[in-house]
Amino acid sequence: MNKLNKSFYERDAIVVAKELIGKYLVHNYNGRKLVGKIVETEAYMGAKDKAAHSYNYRRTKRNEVMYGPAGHTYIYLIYGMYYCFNIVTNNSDNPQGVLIRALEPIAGIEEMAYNRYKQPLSALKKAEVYNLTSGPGKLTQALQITKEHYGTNLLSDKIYVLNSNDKYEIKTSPRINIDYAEEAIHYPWRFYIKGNNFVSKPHD
DNA sequence: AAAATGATCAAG
DNA sequence: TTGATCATTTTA
Repeated sequence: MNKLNKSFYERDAIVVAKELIGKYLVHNYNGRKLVGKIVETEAYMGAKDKAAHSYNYRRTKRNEVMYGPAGHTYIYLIYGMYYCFNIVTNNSDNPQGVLIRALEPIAGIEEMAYNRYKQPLSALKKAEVYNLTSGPGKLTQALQITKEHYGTNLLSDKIYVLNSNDKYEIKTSPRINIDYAEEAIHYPWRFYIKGNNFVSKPHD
């Protein structure tokens, strides 16, 4: 399978978020490939979206990368503890992003078990296996994605997304934990694979 | 239900 | 300079 190219990312975050479902996120880490299937995303639509960090063209050191070319990472620390991994979409005039909310572990699972639990995969309970990558803060910990990867080009060999033509039944819901976003609270811009065990919150 | 935990941001 | 916030997770 090939990497998604730049034009894939140069579209509205809603379209990219939906189409990223079922694709494969790869982190080349210490010579190993940590790979997860993207099973849950959220679109942040930029200037007109009160939930977005770039609402009203708000531009700070943190979100600066959203004002650059599409297909780069936007990573930030949340709640002082966890990193959120986003992909910049559209173009400089439309600072949008897609939050990757959950993955299904595909390769490097042994490494993920260590990164999350400091234990071998065989020592994990079933619930702990489902807990490896089933949330935005969990997946960055499992794949060892941190602030040092801020602004990484997804056309590089460090972090990228592989295409897939597999089809899934995609469900839609409001986005998670954006209570501050007023009318945008209810916009149906969260996408996930129906019935997948690694989705952060199956319901809604 | 509530703690953990600290960079970031806008106000002053 | 400071105080509130926060696209979360874990534990209880």
